[in-house]
Amino acid sequence: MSPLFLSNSHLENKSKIEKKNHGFKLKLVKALIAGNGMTNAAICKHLRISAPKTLELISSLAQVGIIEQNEKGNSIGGRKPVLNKIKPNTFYILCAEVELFRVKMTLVDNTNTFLRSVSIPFTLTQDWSSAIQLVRLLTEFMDDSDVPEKAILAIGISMPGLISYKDGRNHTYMSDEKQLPLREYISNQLGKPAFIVNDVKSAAMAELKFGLAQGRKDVLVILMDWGIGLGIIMDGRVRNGAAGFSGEMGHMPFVEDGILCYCGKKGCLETVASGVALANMAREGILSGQDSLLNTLPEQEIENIAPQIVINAANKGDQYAISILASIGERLGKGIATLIQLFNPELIILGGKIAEANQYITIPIQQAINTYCMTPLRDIARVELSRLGADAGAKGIAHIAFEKYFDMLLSSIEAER
Amino acid sequence: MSPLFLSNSHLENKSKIEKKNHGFKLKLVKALIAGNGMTNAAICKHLRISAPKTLELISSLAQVGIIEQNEKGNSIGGRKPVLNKIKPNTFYILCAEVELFRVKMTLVDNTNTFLRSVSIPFTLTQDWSSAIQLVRLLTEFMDDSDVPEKAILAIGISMPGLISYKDGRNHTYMSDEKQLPLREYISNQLGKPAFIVNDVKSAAMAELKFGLAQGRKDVLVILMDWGIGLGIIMDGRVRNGAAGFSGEMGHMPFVEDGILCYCGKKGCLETVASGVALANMAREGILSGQDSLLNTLPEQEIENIAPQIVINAANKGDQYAISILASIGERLGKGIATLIQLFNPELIILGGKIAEANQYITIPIQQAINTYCMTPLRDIARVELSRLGADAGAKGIAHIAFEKYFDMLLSSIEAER
DNA sequence: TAATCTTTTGAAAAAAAATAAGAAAAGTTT
DNA sequence: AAACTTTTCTTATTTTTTTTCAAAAGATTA
Repeated sequence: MSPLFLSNSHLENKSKIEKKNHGFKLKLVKALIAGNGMTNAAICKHLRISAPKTLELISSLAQVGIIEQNEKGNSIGGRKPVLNKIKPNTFYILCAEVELFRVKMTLVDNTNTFLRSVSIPFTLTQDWSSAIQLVRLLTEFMDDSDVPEKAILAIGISMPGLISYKDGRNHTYMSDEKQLPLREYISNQLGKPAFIVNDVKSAAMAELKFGLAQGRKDVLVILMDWGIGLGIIMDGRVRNGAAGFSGEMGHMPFVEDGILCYCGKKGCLETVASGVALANMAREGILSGQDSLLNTLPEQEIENIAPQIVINAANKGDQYAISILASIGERLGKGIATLIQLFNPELIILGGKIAEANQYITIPIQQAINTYCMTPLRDIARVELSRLGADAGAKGIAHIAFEKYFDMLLSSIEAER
Repeated sequence: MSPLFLSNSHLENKSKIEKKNHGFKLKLVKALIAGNGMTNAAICKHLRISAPKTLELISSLAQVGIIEQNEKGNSIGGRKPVLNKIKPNTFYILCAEVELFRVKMTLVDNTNTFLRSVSIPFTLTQDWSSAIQLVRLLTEFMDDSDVPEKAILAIGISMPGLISYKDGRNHTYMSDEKQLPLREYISNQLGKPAFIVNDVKSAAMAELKFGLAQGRKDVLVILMDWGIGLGIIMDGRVRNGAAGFSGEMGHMPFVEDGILCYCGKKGCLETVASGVALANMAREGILSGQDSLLNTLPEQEIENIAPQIVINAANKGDQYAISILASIGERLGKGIATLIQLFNPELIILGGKIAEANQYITIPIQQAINTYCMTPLRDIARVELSRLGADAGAKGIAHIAFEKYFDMLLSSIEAER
């Protein structure tokens, strides 16, 4: 029952004031979810509304039963203010993190608590087949969740690829011009609004909201796994570019006449600085008989060598592993130097599996930055390793989905008048 | 008299409502200057204010005598709305475009009309001496202008260099740590608020406001003269980065072990793709006896060869000139390809003197973009030559200065309450 | 421990602003 | 010329914001 009150449908022939009030309530709920609790005064400031009006809105939300006022906020030396929070388990987002070889689905509530989380093997294909598969998995997951279906407001999906901001088409994976846009397809099939975000952009949002980028304005988030991705935060927001394709750092031209990249171009940064490049270098080194711990690997593993293995070897002191990590780091650092020159960030956050190589990768990166950046720009830009754990993905997605869900409702109110 | 009413000083012990009203008036004047006239309805929408309130504000501004209502706006089939405009010659900005070897000073009024404009030889130095010189020129220019001094609201200055957004220090030119920040110094000396902007960012603002970027959200503005500069427009605004140093494209690492750049690093893009690089290539070509029209130049001009000369030769069909323009274009295009991958712009505007080489430079650029960009990104990004004339600089500066001036007043009201 | 500040809450009266509704104005279209 | 649009401009009504105060709840100080 309670989530229903969010819907705009009952506003059809209501007065402008009722619509405005409904808008305020939506904004308030949105802010309470995003801020995880706000004092009266904070709400006044945020909605640019007077105290009596704020109290009216809060009491009306309290009547619907979705607000609790158990806690007190911090004071600067006086009576402690009441903290208004949305009750736990009131609203949910179904989050799906789609990776190349698995899907992680999580049900997150409005207090960022995880209700249920599963990780399922899955193959992300370029054609439409994996879209159908994904819908099947999502439907099953939703059906198995013993949560009132109405309380699941929306579905948030993160995945790699060039995802069109406008219509939620992925131009790289699950791509089929003849089909409906992916977002619309998923939304139709599951009967809920769906939002699809690029995986790095959602990681950037997680950093901005829960991680090192909190309160910062100009931050770059770099994810290094098999490929390299970049999430751009400028002036305090994740920036998408004209179509939503911003941050394709992995495929910026880097090596003159380099190796052919899977994207069809030659010499992309990703061909020489990524998990794939690291694995290739390790494999070549082993085959050419380098003196290294890696040589003790069984033949099977040499074929399918993963970045993690090289990192482990480096941590055991293996010189060859350290040296190839260093050269990957130096190239990546040169790429990052380019970014610093262009974006003038105050902070660069490194995440992803390769980042776990820690100083074996950060020191060469920092060295390259020092070499290739102008001093005033370099002095401002700090490089740090992400401190977010495994649950950051779902949290980031949930945050984006809540935000987009309320923005959607709000803009439909705007459009009505 | 009239500009005085803008000042916040008389608000000291006024009620909240009077402050709010004053804020509305400031916002209204700002919008009227920026929009060069607005209808009643447009003001309502822009200030999120009701019609009666809007009329009240307008009539109060009309009483001060700074508003005129002579024109009518466009209608979509009914009574034409009244256009509210700030009267011409009510407010002025003193604009200075500081270049390496001259200063252009212009007095611009609130309707973007130029009152007076002079161009004076000048040498922009890295040390403080040219700051003193600039203040002298500005003072003279202001004294010679027969405009009520009070009506000159602020001084807007564009110049090359790394200009700190926070305190208006230029870290490249007129740079002296022991002095006050440049902005403060000029402001103190001339007794007016001063705003200092990087030249490319002001060009980007001009494109956004008066040029090809109008109504666009994600645009890159590239200025090619002796050096290369980049102005970044993302989500509809010029973005400055953390310190104001964004867009240092000319010094992104480009050539492995390249020539030493004046910035101290090796192989910057600017060393192989800029007016300086063009001139160097032309000079070397001549000295190595290339078959070219350029060989007919007098020895004196060969030493100080300017990009324009190469462009002229190309326009006469000179193959060598065309070929070096092409190689400059190809490198620049590769750099632009990197930008496209990162920013996902819908439009790239080329300006500056080298852009006058027209298709001799644009075709190689486009070719490089096609070679080095992923298809979905390339398909979105159009490349066009700037169509703004010589007066765009001052207009861009004036626009920024008006905006910053009113923002300054508005934020001081905010701070008071 | 008591007294004194601070800050927040909550309520109520006064002031201001927004909404709504309608008449008049000034065009366009038919 | 009539019908229709769209905007302006009033005015009455409703809503919201200010403003003021007293009370509450905690922090600080004596």
